[in-house]
Amino acid sequence: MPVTIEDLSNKLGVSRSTVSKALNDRGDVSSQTKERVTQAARELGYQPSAAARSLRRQRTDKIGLVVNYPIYRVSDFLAELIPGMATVAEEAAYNLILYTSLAGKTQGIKSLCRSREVDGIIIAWPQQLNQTVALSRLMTAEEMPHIFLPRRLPHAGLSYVATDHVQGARLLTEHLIALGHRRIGFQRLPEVYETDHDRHAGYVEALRAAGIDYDPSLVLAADSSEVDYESKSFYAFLTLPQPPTAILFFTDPMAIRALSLAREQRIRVPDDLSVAGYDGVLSSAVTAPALTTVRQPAPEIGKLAVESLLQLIAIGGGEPLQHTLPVELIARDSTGMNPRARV
Amino acid sequence: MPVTIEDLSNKLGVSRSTVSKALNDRGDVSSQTKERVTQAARELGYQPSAAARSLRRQRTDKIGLVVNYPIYRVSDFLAELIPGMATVAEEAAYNLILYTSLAGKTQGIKSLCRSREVDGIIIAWPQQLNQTVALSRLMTAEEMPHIFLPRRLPHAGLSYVATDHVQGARLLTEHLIALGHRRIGFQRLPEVYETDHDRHAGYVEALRAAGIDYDPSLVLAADSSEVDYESKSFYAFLTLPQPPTAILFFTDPMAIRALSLAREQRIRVPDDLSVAGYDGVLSSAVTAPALTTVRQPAPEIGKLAVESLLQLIAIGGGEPLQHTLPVELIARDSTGMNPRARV
DNA sequence: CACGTTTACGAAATCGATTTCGACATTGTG
DNA sequence: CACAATGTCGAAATCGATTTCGTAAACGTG
Repeated sequence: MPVTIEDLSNKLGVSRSTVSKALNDRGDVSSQTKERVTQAARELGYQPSAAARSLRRQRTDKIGLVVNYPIYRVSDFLAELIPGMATVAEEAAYNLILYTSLAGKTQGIKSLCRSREVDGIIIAWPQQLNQTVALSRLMTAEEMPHIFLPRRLPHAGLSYVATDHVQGARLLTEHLIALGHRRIGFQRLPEVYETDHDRHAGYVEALRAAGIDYDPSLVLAADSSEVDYESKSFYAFLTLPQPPTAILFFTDPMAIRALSLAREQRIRVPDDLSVAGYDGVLSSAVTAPALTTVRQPAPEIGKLAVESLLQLIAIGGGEPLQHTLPVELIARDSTGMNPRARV
Repeated sequence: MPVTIEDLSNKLGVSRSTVSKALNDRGDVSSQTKERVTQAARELGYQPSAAARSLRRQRTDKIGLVVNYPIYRVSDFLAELIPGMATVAEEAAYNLILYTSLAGKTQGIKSLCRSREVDGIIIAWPQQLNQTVALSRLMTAEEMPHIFLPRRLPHAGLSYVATDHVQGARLLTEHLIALGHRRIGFQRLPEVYETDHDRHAGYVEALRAAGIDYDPSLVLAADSSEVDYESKSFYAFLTLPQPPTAILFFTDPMAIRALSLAREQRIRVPDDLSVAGYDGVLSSAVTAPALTTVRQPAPEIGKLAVESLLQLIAIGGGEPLQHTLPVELIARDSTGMNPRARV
């Protein structure tokens, strides 16, 4: 059995309250007693019970991270988010609890709030906008500070750390247009996620600015419910009556998969087909050919998300916190001149 | 304020004990009252306070994962461990708490044990064997179930989920020998980690079996305390009086870094130099050239680690649990015939 | 009908801290 | 010296659950 505050107070012949006040530097304690208590605590290796302290203080010093690993191969990006988050949290004496099976489960989030297991929640990759708003309302009602990741939410009152997905997709599309591409495939998601919506808007903007007609047949939805949807998704583009000369995939891992499928099919990238991803995960730099992508700065996003959440926890709600971090086009070798434009 | 058990009992006109017993299916409660309580709990959205429950039950339903992200670029492997762990844990109604700044800090681990924040601990990538043993003793003294990852520990009483690093290194070395290499560089770590020790033993075994003399000048230690130690480490091999024709790196990311350094130096892989990694992380499959490596099955290791830990928690100590999972040589394109042997 | 059993419930203790508030001792002041 | 101000400490309440144990009511049996 670990030593409790009672053991300490017995040994020292002082009351529990005095011990507590001495160790927490609160209330009136003479400097001598404080010294004695501190000394004895060190000797006995006393560590307050987290549960007892949480119960009394009504705070846990833990924050929850709700993620959805398997969805559309975003796991790399999520993985790169975590070390930064944990580091910042631990510097502030908080810990990170992972919740991987709560995504989309309103009831689960509600239980999490009510059980008061955490002092705040970071939600990465959630639902459609109306669901996000509903979720936020729910958490607000439970007085649970929370932050959404990593997209802007066109809705007052939501706190988020985001990047500009409109701009990201626009940068990629412009890059391809500059390389002479006119038929650019765009992979989107079956559900109306905000990220998806934003990127589609950026894609459309870039086309319009270049005077290229928007061809809806070039915009295909992935469907993660299918078996091996990555390859299905890739072939769907290739078997189009007029296939694209370049394809924008939703995430780097999707694009990377496309790279190896292309090799199997003896399609040369970028000579026959240009391929781009999104996120700028570490592995995108080492593929053959190296992947063109847009980088969302995962470590900074993670850091800022935790910092913001801690702020919300400290001031207890108040103004929503909205941060947008810059994205960066990383043009590498998987995109090249449009072969037809060359002729 | 969330609704408490007191609110529930007031509303129903029964005692708190009855409510608790009804909801936990414990003790004597008539089926009618149980029904009424359950019903009311649902309506009010009652969720027991985690802190109060933990305090009373003396368990938290959480397990701690202690990792050391930056060390020798093992972060990819760690990242691939996590989803499996979290999934298994959550299926058993446990959650995962991440501790990234505790590695090597005995005092920190002790505090973690004494605060009773978690019911068990998984330690991934720790210290030297004697430190590991000391750590284990400490945790045992605190009655804290724990598991080490991911190497065998030649010491009775330690629970671990491991792979056979001797065999892994032997497989790689044999593979290179079969390709005609005689001078094989081996990257080892400055500290005497068990993994390092085992792999070195496997390397030596394979050399001996092939009748190749062990040349200590081919065995170089990386030193993560240096700036950009990855490239330092790579060049150290190249600038040897008699440089190796093949190099075994300690992790895939190290080898991947070597791949791009080689490209910068116009050294062709595998024509001029063969390069191999270790771990078999996902990105090792997509590099140019694709990396030869030994795969440690991260998802299975993660799953098994949590399963074992839960077992230790359930039976409360008892026999140590020791599992060894198979490794697999994945020969890809970064290793090839020894250019000198060819001549 | 008397008496032992069973059933259903609640009062109170408990887990281990923190915090409030009152009591006592000490010191300072006129 | 009387009294107010100050400094230290501890008793007790509290946080929100779970669990033990006692009791009263309902039931069955000879």
